[in-house]
Amino acid sequence: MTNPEGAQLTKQDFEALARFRFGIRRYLRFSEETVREDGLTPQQYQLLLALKGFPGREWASVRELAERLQLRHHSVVELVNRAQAQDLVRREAHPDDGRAVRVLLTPRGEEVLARLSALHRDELRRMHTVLTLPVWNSAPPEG
Amino acid sequence: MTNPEGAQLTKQDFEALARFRFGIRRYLRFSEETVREDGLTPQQYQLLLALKGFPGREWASVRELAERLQLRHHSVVELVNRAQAQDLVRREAHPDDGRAVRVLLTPRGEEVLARLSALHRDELRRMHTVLTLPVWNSAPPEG
DNA sequence: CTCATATCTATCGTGTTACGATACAACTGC
DNA sequence: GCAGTTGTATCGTAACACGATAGATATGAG
Repeated sequence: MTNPEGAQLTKQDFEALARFRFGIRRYLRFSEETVREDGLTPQQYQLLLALKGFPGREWASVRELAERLQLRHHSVVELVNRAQAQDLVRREAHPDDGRAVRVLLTPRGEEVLARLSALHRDELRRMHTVLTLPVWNSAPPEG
Repeated sequence: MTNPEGAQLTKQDFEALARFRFGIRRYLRFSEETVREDGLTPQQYQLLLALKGFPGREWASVRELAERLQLRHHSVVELVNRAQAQDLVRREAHPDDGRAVRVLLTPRGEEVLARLSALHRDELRRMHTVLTLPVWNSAPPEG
C-alpha cells in the first residue's frame, strides 16, 4: 500500500489532516484569548513577534512584514497604524531609502511581547502532541 | 543556561517562535489560495475536513463541529448555512435527539474535499521544515 | 406528571479586518 | 530628466465571527 504524491487519502489520512488543522486552530485560539487579555488582537501580536523574531535584527520594513505575515502590503500598513495608535510599534525613516520605513517595537511593545511570548512557548510545549506534523499512511514519493 | 517554564526568551527563541508562526500563516495562505480556486472559503474547507476527518465517523453535530473548529456554535450554524447553499454539506435530523442535527458531506462535498485534501497533504510534506515545532534553547522543566 | 433548568440550534445586528483599486513619493537605469 | 519600478498610504467594500437573543427539545427533581 503506497501513498505517493497525488494519491487518494485513506480515512486515516483524513483524520490526520483534520487533527493537524485542529491543532493549528487550537493554538491560534489560545493565542487569541491570551493576547486579548492584554488588549491586543492576534494580528498585532503576530506583528510584534515578526519584528522581534526577524532573522538577524529586530525591525523590518512594511514589505518584509507583508512577506512574514503573508498579507498584502497595504494590509500591513493598516495593521501597523493600529498598533502604532496603541503605542506598540513605531515608524522610523529608513536611512538609505526615502520610500521605505523601518517598523520597530516601542518599550511597551517589547514588554508586552516578552510576556505573551513566554506564554506561547509554554503552550506550544504542551501542545506538541496535536501540533506535530501528521505521519501519512505510507512513505512520500522517491526523490 | 536553562529555559524553564515562564523564563525569558532569547533572541533565538523569538526567532523560532516567529518562524513557526510564519509556517502556520504560509500553510493557511496556501490553503486559502488553493480552495478558492474551487470556490470555497478556507472555513468551508475546514468544515468539510472536520466532517470527513472526524474520529471514527464521517459526520458531526453542530456542537461537535464548534469544538473541532474552535468556533462558537452559532458561527458554525452560519458556516453550515453557507456551505449548504453551495451543495457541499447537508443536514439530517439526529435520530436520537430532536434538538441536534447531523451535518454530513454531499457527493459534491466528498469530491471537492478529496481533491483539495490531496493537495494539502502534498504541501504539508513540502513544508515540514518550517512547520515542525521549535526546539527551544534548552530543555523544558522537569516533570 | 409537571415544571424548572440545561442543552442544542438558529436569527439578527455589529465591529473588525483583509482586500482590490487607486494614488503618490522616491529610487533606478538609460 | 524621463520611464518604469518599488515602497508606502488611503478609501470603499465584503466576508465573517461574535454577542445578544430566541425557540425548541431533552432531562431531572419532586
